[in-house]
Amino acid sequence: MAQKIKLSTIAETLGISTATVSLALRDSPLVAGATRDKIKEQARALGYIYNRRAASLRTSRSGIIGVVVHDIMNPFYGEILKAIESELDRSRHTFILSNHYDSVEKQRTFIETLLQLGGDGVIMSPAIGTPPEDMQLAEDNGMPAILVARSLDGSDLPTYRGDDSYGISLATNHLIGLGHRSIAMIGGTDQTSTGRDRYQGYVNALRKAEIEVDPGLRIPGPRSMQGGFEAAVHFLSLPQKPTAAVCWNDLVAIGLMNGIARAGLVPGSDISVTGYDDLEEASISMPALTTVWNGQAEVGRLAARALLDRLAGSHEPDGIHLIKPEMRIRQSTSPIRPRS
Amino acid sequence: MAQKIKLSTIAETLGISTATVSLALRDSPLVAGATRDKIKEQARALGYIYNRRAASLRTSRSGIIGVVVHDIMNPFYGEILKAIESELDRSRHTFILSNHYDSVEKQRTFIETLLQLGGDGVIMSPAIGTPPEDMQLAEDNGMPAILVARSLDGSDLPTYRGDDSYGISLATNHLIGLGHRSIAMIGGTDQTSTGRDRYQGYVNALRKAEIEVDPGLRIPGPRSMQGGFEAAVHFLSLPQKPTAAVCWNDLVAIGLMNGIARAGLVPGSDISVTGYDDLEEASISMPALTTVWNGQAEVGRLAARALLDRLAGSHEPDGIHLIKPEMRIRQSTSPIRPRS
DNA sequence: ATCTTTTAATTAAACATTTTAAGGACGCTC
DNA sequence: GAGCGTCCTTAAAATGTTTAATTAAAAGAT
Repeated sequence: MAQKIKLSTIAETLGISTATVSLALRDSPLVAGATRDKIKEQARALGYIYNRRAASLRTSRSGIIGVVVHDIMNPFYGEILKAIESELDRSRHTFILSNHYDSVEKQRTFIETLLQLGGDGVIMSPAIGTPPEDMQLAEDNGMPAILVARSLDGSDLPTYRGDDSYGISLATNHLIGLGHRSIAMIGGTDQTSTGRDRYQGYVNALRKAEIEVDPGLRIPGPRSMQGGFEAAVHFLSLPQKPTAAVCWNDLVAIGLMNGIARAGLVPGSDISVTGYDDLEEASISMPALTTVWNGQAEVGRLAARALLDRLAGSHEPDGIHLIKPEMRIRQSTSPIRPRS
Repeated sequence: MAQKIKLSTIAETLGISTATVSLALRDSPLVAGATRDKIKEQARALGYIYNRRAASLRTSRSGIIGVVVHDIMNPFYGEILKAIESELDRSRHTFILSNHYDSVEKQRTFIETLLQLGGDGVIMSPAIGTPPEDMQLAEDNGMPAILVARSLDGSDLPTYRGDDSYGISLATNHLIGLGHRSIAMIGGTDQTSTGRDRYQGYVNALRKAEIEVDPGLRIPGPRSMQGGFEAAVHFLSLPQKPTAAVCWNDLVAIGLMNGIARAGLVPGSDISVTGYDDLEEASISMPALTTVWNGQAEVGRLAARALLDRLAGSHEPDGIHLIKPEMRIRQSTSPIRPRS
């Protein structure tokens, strides 16, 4: 490895002070155009590499933004991340990504690491059971935090997410409109704000249509394709013989449809199924999935913008910002057809 | 925000030197047990946050490892990343993740950023068309690089990936064994080493069975579910009326099966389809997908270990390390049944 | 010519840690 | 009580930037 090139190397070889070099490289108006060009040229020639940690030691700005979500492999978060990435890229910030898999411990470790690295800010979808103090840790040390996808009780940090209650009621109403009366709700948990909101949306829609809410029709479970697939058996053996299912998300819905098909029934005609999120997969599943667009990209984009604005000094309003979901009707739902 | 707590704050409040504090916090044998405990206690009480950038400025070790792949939303890379993450977690390294979306430009920017942050090393699946000099940039600046999933012509960096040629020939042979003679190959590109290897494996298997290789049966395309779905139309209208398809990966295979089903045929009996990678999705697709296990988790784990070993001083052998794929037979393939 | 203003470049301190060489205190031995 | 080793602690230098304050030089105004 060649000798380390630093500001002073450039300065010396040019017979000039390091201050000038520093200013020139950052296009400061304090240094003459000709000098600047000469310096930049020399930097390139020497293969100079800017040392951000030295700089950030001085400026206490690292250009690093942390992002933690439940699981980056989940396409739902994937779409949010993609939006955040493209927004941050534009402003020359580097982002550090982590899963917390709903472990409060892992999440705290991440926040600490980020603080140690001098992170400028953090965007997170808090783990189930996150104590508000953990978020305060970030704020207390001058690292602003923004929440996405999930809100956190007891915290008034700026939060961007879809209007889950409204979204699920859209799906439920759609099924009710098709004549379904026995509608199950598959997947998810009641331990997150999202979970409670979604269940509430389902309950509200049923009540409004004067359909009795049967707790036996709620099948909680993993929010994955696998989870939906495994729920199929339970679903098909329910004594209430539901004719439709509102699923937690598209993955669960696709898994459920596959499970239903595996059992010899035809999803979309024998059983109506709705998803949630409108992932790319939804439009090409078999049958194409009726689902609810939940604005992931929008959520990610807004959250990133909010953080950047905050870093730039303007103080965004705290509190929860809801994105309005929209219905996407495809072939996985159809008018009721009683199960024997 | 409270006053910043640093080593010297702890030292002062305890009437002691910063050097002792520094040593104590890192469990140096140079400081007495009692003093050490007292110092650690005080650090906790004050809410001290270790400043890694100051430390790394001195030590030139940041604890940061970069990882770049084509697309983290692709479950294939997702599984590799998961393995890398769990391996790095164990050794208290932070990892910075990025997609390059096969843009050499974006990839180079990432490497530069990583160098600026003082990254200790980088694991990458190089973008199509990566000039070997770009990798050299990392090595030249003392940042070791390891390749995963794809190899790079003209570079002898340590590389970990599956044996693609062998893997695809497994799948092709399986179909040939079921009596298929007209077998298409769907998805992918010839621009990566992986692409060329996979096509070669397919060609080799056909040749060995004395089946003529028909270039018309090769349908390249995006390596996504969408890509497979869209290829279905083209596939079904081929004049050669293929009875089976070897797909680039599971996503393409699932997309293709959905496309076939959409056209009214039954994947798995009318048309046999094989995938590649053995993603979680494969076992619960409809029908369950016959595929090739490609050892993603193993690849990720080995690559991470190799990097850590290298950082610890031991020099791993350069060159390509291949993981042997294995066949996973499920319901998407069956004995030939001629298409009308 | 001289004074003022503008422009350009420099000096030196600051950022928070690690580490090496050196110092001090203490107890032990002869 | 001098000498010596051990154990603990310290002072100071080093890491590579940024930036406020300053100086030097050039240009403009009178």
